[in-house]
Amino acid sequence: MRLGTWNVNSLRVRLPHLLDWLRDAKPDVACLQETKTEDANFPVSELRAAGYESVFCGQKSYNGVAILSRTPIADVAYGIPDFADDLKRCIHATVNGVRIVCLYAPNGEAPGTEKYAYKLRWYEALTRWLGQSKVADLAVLGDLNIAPEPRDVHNPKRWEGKIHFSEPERAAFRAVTNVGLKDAFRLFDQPEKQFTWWDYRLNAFDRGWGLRIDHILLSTGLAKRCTGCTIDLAPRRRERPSDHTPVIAELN
DNA sequence: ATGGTGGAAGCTCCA
Repeated sequence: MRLGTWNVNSLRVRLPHLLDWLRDAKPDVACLQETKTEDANFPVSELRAAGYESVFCGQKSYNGVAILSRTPIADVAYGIPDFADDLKRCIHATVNGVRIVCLYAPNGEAPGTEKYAYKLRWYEALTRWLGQSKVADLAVLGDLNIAPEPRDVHNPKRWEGKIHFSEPERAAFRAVTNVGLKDAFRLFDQPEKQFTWWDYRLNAFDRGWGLRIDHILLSTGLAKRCTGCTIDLAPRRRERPSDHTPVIAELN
């Protein structure tokens, strides 16, 4: 079972890239973020023609998440329980016995801002929820907007204390994994300088100025079934790409 | 030079 996650930064613009990626990478389940699409406009039929069922939760202009699957999707739910939030950042559902949680974490703007406080509150609620979960086979995928360690940042000295790499955010990430979730990417030896997001500005992608902020977290049982986790750079190399590129984990 | 680019909406906000 192959699980993928990708912040597409507008599903309308990126639909051709998404269809090509589904054909080439062949994920069984794909979690999407920043669809920026109201539910009435979600491209259900195009994705069905490509072999995928969709569940989604979107809004105009901002945010929006979706789960695509080649096999039936059951027990769809929306949002973090007991965390009131109008923003569409969380959808969860069961596929082949695996509970899939698709997340678009708040960006946080900058430490000290109201959006940063909201990001930390959102993470507290997420950790509380996942910590109470009794689901054995749990996979949390998405744009978590945190680079957990210095090796996940192209220039950790420059980024220290900045948004995505401040210590409170790194602590929030550790709190999530401490409920019993493994960072799938770090289950394996990886090359250095592996990132999932590069700013559109200053030619950051070609310069390698990236961060690893998109993640796949697996419960203990699923981590034992995981045989690989890779970052797929092909979509980021295309014309008019998303600023993020997909991450894929393979489960046996 | 505290810069720059992109998406969506619509003459600005968000990332």
